[in-house]
Amino acid sequence: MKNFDLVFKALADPTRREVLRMLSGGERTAGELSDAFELGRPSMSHHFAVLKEAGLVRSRREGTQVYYALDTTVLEDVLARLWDHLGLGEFRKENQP
Amino acid sequence: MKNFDLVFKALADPTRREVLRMLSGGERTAGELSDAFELGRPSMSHHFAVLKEAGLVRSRREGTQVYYALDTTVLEDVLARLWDHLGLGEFRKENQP
DNA sequence: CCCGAATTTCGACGATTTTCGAAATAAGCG
DNA sequence: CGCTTATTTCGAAAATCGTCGAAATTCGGG
Repeated sequence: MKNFDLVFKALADPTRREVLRMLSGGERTAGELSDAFELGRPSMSHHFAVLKEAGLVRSRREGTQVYYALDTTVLEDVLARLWDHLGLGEFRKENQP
Repeated sequence: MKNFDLVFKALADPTRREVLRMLSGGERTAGELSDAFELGRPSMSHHFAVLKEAGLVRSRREGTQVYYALDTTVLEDVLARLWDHLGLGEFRKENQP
């Protein structure tokens, strides 16, 4: 699978993993996310793009600002697949409400 | 945790992930692993070193050849932690919003 | 239609990574 | 000790990545 590559590339950077972690608490604007790091806006925007291309986040525009949100489906799929792929026992995610 | 970075860096390369996959079937010699790729031995040796530094594989020498084996403990830990860290569905415990 | 705010795109630069060939190490064997 | 096999270490080129400042885009409001 092609996304496989993009996802692991995306996860390779600590800043991007931290962004994902922040997004796990709910959606945030690009500005909010950027303010949490000591990086310029262009750099952060680049990270957002990488995460988005990997399918790990989605974005939505509201007025002048852009909201980013975690998209867990790809991550769940990739991690579960890796887990299984490597033959590491059962991978259970109890998705039952 | 420091290993976190090393593990994700290690997983970022497709060749290294494929090596891990091969090792999921049991230990292999450096030569056997190298023969499965169109890369020079030095390149493969470098990949082995990266995997080893990340704690994903261990090695053992037998005569002139070196056997590599998957070490699942770190991977299990890191993936489970990531899963949990990102607040995805619960990995091993019950749900409570 | 112009202005200000939020965000992204562009172009470039330094740092890291991947790869290779050549040389070095390690181990068994006669 | 020399010889062969298996693997790693050592530079060094080439590709990729992360970062930045400047400029461009998008949007809402006067």
